[in-house]
Amino acid sequence: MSDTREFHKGGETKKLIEVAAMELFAEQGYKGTSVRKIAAKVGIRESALYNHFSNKEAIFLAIAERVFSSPFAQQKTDEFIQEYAKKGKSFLQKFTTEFKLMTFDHNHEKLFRIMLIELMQNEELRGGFWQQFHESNIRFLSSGLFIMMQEGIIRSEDPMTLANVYLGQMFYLRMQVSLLKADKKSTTSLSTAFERQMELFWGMISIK
Amino acid sequence: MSDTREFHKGGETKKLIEVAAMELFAEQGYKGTSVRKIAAKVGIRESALYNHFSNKEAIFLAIAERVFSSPFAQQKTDEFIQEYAKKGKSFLQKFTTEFKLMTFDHNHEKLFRIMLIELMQNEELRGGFWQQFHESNIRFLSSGLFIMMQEGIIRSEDPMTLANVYLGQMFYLRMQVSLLKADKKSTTSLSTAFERQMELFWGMISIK
DNA sequence: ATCATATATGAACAAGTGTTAATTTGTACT
DNA sequence: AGTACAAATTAACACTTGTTCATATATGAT
Repeated sequence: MSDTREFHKGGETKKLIEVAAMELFAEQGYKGTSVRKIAAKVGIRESALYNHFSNKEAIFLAIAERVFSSPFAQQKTDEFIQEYAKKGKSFLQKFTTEFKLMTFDHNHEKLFRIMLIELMQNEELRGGFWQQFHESNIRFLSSGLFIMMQEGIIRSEDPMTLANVYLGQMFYLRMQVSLLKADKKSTTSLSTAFERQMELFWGMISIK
Repeated sequence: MSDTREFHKGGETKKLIEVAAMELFAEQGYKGTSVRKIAAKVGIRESALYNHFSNKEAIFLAIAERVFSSPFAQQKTDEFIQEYAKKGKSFLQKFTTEFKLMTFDHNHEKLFRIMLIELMQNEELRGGFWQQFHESNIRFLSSGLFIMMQEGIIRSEDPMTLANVYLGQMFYLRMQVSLLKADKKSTTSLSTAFERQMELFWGMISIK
């Protein structure tokens, strides 16, 4: 028979599987993505998948790991925060720029969608989101803001509440971008919103 | 055989189906919920479902409608906004209280979860969210804030940005509540956060 | 050239999917 | 009591699901 099967060595196929699976999970969720769909996207039969992953969940977990190993989980050292926070506005700017960069990154976009879809259905993912996104960012922001208060750069308020407020804004913006992209609509109107909200927030907390 | 089948007249069974389906959709999503699971929860066979709904999607749509016919889609009249906005803080308080009430309402909680799960997978739901949650609330908030600026009650900023900022905060709080509830954790720490963020926001925009 | 190994295929499986058809059973009206 | 009708059952369907097993084929080291 015309069996023109191609062979890939190393972890090449494994990578291709992850890429294909990520795309499908981001569009149809875990349950909506079958191993056959993944295999078809890679260009192999479903049975060949099992040479690289022990089962469907293992594929998902390999991708889920990346969700939080991305920029927004980066742990900043205390020294870094100390140094940067004293500069005041630059601190907020840096955070916002990084957040915006992530938001418009194609790869990260897919990971965000997977997270949103599975957040309510997958306890592990929920735990990861809480610790590695929420708490990590709140810690970063609140300690930075606390230092600014000590330095007399910004108004004295509860740093925790302030951090929550700002992270909430940013998250909602990020979600809006994903919603628009899902409908293949333009996101240009939102691209300046990050800066606008940052300026507004800064104008309200800073002491002139 | 012992066929102790029970009969329900009127739309009774139909209601039971919707209740059962809502619960399951909120836990496992659309694809994770089979018609057999729904039927089992109601206490009937799956074929009996088709006496009340033409197919699975029809059940989902019946529930999806409710997602946006809930409090947060309530259209407020311009007169109402005019009157309330002039009172300043009460306006924000009313919005926040309503939002918080919704957040802690059991029924609405399920609808919110369904929305979050399907938002990225269902275009119709996405459209509904955008128009009936996002745009509707932004319109309400921004026109209220605009009036306050005219009245000299609050600082002069872009009302649209301000509205986005506040809605974003509230949405993120609402999501946090759902995440905690999904893990059956306590939400008491968040119950005061609504007021705290409201006070903070007001303190920053108001002219003392 | 041989051979071990990694990687692919094809076929099959048991279980679950949404949906339909034929039939039985309860309820209300005459 | 008889009848019409709504609402339930049982059984079956075609299809998809995740996974496994035996088998075939390409690659690299010897």
